[in-house]
Amino acid sequence: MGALKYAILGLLYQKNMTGYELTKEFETTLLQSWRAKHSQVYPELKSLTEKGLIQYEVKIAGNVLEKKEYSITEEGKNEFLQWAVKLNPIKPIPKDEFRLQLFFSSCIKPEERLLLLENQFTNHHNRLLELRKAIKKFSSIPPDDETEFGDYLVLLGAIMNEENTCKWLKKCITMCQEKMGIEVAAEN
Amino acid sequence: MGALKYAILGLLYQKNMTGYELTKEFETTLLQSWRAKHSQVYPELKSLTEKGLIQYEVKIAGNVLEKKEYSITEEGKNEFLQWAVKLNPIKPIPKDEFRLQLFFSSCIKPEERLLLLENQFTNHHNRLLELRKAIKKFSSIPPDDETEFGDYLVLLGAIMNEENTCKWLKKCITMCQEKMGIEVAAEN
DNA sequence: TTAAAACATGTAAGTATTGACATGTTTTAA
DNA sequence: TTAAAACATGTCAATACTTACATGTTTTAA
Repeated sequence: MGALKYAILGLLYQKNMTGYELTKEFETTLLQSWRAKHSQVYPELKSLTEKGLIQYEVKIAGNVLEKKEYSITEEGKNEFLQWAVKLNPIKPIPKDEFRLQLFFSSCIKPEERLLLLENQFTNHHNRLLELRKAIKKFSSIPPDDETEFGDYLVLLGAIMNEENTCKWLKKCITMCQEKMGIEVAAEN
Repeated sequence: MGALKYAILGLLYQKNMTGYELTKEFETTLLQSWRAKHSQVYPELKSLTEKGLIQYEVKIAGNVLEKKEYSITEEGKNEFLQWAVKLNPIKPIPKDEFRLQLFFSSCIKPEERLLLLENQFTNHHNRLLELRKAIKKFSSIPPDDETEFGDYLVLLGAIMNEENTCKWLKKCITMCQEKMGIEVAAEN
């Protein structure tokens, strides 16, 4: 997709960072929009350095440990800002193994379908609680010129998304139970 | 992710098909849960045949055109049904380039952020209208033992998802406009 | 003081996926 | 009749991504 490049440029646009710190951002703040493991981050940093979009300075931590502190170059800023305003078409609905399972669920017993749905509901509901906890760091809506504003909007979207997913799963569960009730009734 | 395998097995569990027909299913019925291009489908069919999970029969269409009609084997059915009932943990929130753009949007002008949001809203709203058109093929909720039931539940989820995305984007637009209104007011 | 956790940076092999290349047949509608 | 659209099957190169391998330092808490 090529967005990893812009995720890194964007983070370095905000603040100088090491590869380790960038990786941590992907595990925390950026979790709701983009992710990357350190094994993808380090090669990308190398490539962006070769392209002249970022640069680094070696810093010594403790006695010997070498850290590379990366910063964005003027060229990097230009490329990032160009991407930041670009109007893109929407992406196809993301692949989802659970939805695939549900699509084919007429092959399994109704009780097993119900188990699948209830398992998903529990997990999504737990994630919803986590996200609601996470948004508490904002005591009010941040000003629109602060970096926190984007963070807030994305987090809000993630919460609304989980709420909606829970609502859908509950609806599916209810529909399945009704169908199963009808069958049981028909047997009697 | 390895789910392509089960998508193909699932489709062949329902009905014998050629690679071309399978590819079309990914472009239509399976669009809301999984996708694959023909360049991925043909090699996967070859691999599944070698593993003994599916088999094919060559059919002649017209005068010379050779079609391979694939069917699922007993071994394939077993593997598919095992997957079909497996409880999986939920996947991380999918990567989304627009959300990444929004996350970093304090770097751009408020008017440009508004353009990004409005562009997304228009596109998602159009997709919503398409999905609502698609669900009309069901005059009522299909019985839970028909293949259409899974299709219905997934389509319902896709619609609710787009509705929610539109709601979130509208909310973001309103919040941005309010912030911009305050700034304009502060200038006077 | 010492062990575990966190910090720090890389590489390598394998899988998944996309987009382009490559080729030909059959059907449909102008 | 003829051109376009749909049918039909493949390969190849490049990118994206994950998991595991590989190694070492510094900090923290028991």
